[in-house]
Amino acid sequence: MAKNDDNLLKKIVSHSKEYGFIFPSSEIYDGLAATYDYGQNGVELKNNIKQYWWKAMVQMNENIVGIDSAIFMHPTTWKASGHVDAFNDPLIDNKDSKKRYRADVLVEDHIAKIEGKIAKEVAKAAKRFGDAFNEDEFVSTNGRVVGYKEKIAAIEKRMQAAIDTQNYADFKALIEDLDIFCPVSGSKNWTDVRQFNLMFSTELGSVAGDASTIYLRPETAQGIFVNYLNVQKSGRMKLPFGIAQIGKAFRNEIIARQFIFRMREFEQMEMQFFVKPGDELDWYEKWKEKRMKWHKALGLGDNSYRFHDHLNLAHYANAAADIEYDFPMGFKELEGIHSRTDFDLTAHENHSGKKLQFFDPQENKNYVPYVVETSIGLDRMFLAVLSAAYNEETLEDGSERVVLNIPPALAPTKVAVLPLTKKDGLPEKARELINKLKFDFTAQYDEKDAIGKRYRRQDAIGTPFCVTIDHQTLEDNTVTIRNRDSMEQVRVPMEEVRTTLEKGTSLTDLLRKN
RNA sequence: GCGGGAGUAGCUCAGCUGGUAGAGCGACAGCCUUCCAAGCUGUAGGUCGCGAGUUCGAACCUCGUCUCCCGCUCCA
Repeated sequence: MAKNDDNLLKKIVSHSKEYGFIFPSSEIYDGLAATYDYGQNGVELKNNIKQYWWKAMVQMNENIVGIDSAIFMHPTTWKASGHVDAFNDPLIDNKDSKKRYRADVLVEDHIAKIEGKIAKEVAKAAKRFGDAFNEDEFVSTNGRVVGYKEKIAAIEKRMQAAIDTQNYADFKALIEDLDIFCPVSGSKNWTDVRQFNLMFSTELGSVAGDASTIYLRPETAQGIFVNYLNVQKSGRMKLPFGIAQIGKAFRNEIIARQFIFRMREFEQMEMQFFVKPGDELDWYEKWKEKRMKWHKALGLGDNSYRFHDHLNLAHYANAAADIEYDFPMGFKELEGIHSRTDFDLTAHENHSGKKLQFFDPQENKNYVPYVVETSIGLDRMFLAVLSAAYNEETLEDGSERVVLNIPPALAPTKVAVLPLTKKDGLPEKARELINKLKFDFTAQYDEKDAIGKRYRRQDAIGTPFCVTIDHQTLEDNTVTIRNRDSMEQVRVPMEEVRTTLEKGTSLTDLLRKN
């Protein structure tokens, strides 16, 4: 299998467009940066991936239910979640090193240096005074230390003012006044400070000025958290239980690239699992294992996955890991499993003034549950399936074929029915079969061109089975079924086609492997 | 956002020192053949990414702009 091939991604992009999987969005207007549309085959594959996930999460677990929350949410949601602050980073570039920094981090680092100087003074004094040393007194009276402290206070005040009033010109001036230089280039040649808000905002209410700013959700998780009590009460759920959701999320990424890997509009499949505090790390391990199993059941290659444990944890987490997949660009995050503690629910309690607690009848007390989250990028999963499936094969006779070895349960079209010729009543016979199959299987009819060419066309979109109607069919009602991967054909009675398809494209079998 | 590269038919690409666009594959219709991209005939499809400028004349030169790719950067 071709891996880490620079051209592989390009080939997948071309193939996706040529065969109706993914088109650049608004292409007739030159497209829109990093925005893509799913075509006729892409939407089928995507829906099948969703279905596999949804069934594995919701249908197969009696304590997990699904919801579908709105993309618009009350603005306070994002204050509570921390997105308003954390997604609002003032950034600055050094023109010489081309390195980008968070402007506030540069200033914080500078402050840390001054604090280092204070610590040095304290250490020196401690040595001098010995046991009689009173640190508090020293710090509040020593002229040099007091000077440093005032300096820090002034810097912090000025930075805070710059952030609060969005005065980025002064932010830059502050960095220049402090003689902060780039640790890489050593130069003080800075660009202006710019604000990058990773949330898209829009106006709610049609009267300008009268409207309030609302955001497109940057993650689907919060829709689950704000509904946690609704679901718990109305579904009579008991801990531990989970809520699953599939939906679009939006992030105004500074750089969105690598095809559908990082888009500004993307789709997430998230499940928030609510557990008793203290149990969260056990569940975290369980979900890591369960999710990995879900991936490996697809058979894209066990070596294509790995865990990446986070060392630097986000503010809400006490454990976090990614499942990384070996994309054409290398190992990259596909799914995140996070132990989010009670951060979100507690934050929503504080901001809303509503209790979001669970009454534990065994312990006879109320508490805010802890949360273990699994969050997978649907578009990334799509790309993983597509890049694993894409194969260029050289056949025994030296000819080449491009085949998508998509797991049959996920394949956009399950079966193509092909009359060997378009005469002698074969097309009618083929239509007859397809009309029976189409209730349960996505099926295609094709009579154009030589049979070999039609097989290749189906290979290119990953159709696992081709049923061919030939002259013998008219005599004994048997057909041949051609397998996409082995290219082998077997002749079976027409009635057995359904059984073969059911077996060969079974989502149930996939779920059993979970 | 910075640096580098690139945009010509559905796809892959030609197109010389400027003279109003081609191939292969693919698509469509028909004939012939009939089990792994055979053959023949015909048809459709391009504001040369977009906009200005230079020129008698621009796919080609200049500037701007958009999009894509690679690297940096960022990534809940």
